[in-house]
Amino acid sequence: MRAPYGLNILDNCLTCAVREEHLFCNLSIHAGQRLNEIKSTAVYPKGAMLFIEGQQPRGVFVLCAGKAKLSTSSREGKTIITKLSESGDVLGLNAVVSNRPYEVTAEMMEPGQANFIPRESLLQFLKEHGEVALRVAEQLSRNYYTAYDEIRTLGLATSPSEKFAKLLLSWSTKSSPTDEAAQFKLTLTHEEIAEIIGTTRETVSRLFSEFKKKQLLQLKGSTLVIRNRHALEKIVQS
Amino acid sequence: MRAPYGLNILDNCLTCAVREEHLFCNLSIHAGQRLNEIKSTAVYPKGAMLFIEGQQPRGVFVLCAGKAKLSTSSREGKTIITKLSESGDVLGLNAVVSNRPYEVTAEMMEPGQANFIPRESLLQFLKEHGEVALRVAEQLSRNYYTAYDEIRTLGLATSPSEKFAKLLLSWSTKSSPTDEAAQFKLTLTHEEIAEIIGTTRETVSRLFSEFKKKQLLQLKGSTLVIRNRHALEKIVQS
DNA sequence: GAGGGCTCGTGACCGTGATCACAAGCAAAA
DNA sequence: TTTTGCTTGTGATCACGGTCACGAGCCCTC
Repeated sequence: MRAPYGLNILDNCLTCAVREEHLFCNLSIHAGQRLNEIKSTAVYPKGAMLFIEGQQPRGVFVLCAGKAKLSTSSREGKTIITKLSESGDVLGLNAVVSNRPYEVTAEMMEPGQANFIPRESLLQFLKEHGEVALRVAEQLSRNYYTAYDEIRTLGLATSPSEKFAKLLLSWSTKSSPTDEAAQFKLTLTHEEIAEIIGTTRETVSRLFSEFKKKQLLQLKGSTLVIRNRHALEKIVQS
Repeated sequence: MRAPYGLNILDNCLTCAVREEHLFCNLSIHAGQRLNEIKSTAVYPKGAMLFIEGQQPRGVFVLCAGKAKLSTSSREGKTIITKLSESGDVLGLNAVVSNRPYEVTAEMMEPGQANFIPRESLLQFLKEHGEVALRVAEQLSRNYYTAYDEIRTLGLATSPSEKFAKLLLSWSTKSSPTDEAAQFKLTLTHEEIAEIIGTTRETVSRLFSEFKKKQLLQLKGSTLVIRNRHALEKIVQS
């Protein structure tokens, strides 16, 4: 089965092939079937907006393939990226549960696929399946912790270098949790990194230069190699 | 009935005398009774810590009387206040639901009273009463929105004056939603205000001077009068 | 009334990171 | 090939806000 944008359609990406700790995994058979009935699947090109900040919540999106970035902007055009979402993540849950406008914009960073569950159907489903409602509460709680971490980073970290080091470390632990010298593909532009740590593109460029010179990291094409994790951790220290 | 700290003990502050939209209001009779069985009430002096950032979650606190401030600190001692809680608020819910350490410190800003519900009892209660679990999800979602707003403030607002204006407006709309010239008691020190908007005490002092000079606000004793709400809104513009 | 412990106001200084500007690198399109 | 557009590197400038310092005001206790 071939979809647009050169992407294979995944047959049923609610079956949790990737990880098992996700929201709609390991449900009772009945609940799982019901969920399958109310979901619909679609494929998105790079740059597609799943939803936009301020829109009324239509429903949630369960990301099956591809990455998405969640961002929010001020009127003057300044943008911050609050989260990079990956396969398995549930997007728009907060807006749907509380019936408030989407608080972020979700944009596909590469071609991908997502299941859509309309708001009304989901709420009805949650009422029928109280055990899933508690799981939703747990998920919302996790979202909250992520947001809280963001607050700590933005509010407590003083210098851009501190935030940059923190970001690098979070990437390195994700790619290789144990390894001292982690390496991973760098898919973001300096501009995007700047929007994550709340600074300007130029500062990010300078940070790369500085960290290279200090032997903290190395760039091989688009692969970033952490050369001195310990020193990065010392920069963070919060 | 007289309690320590010159405070009258409220007989049952779960009965939602103040507002009705709170978490544990308008429950079924059965659920309400059950909740009464598992809660316990205590009185706290000014400065008392309900819980401290990093502690394992013992349970939630439902604030009945008095105000509390929620804050988080970095190792180097920098502190940010993330929320001012009032009567009716439920504190520690995220930590309890997700079984992670308390993410904030909750300190009483004035003498007060709170109901405590132990973690295990609450979770058991939520399992037995699925309809309340959904309400909890809604509450967590609200918490998330509050956190998100904080992120927007910290990440998007550029200058301290912008954040200060935003804070003043949030206070004025709370005290008198419609009025053009709102006024309210200012109970915080400059230091605390600085911790809310993420700047220094000196800057807050200077902001007060500046805003007074620009006729944006006025101080009558500890009462703050908004003199030009429109101008404040123009400063914010995000 | 004197003392101590807070808040608060304000001046002087200075470092950092935002801003502007421009050139170079690189990839896809024409 | 040239063109176009996006990304990256780096220098020069400069305003803003953090830091330090000090004194004044205020409240409570002794």
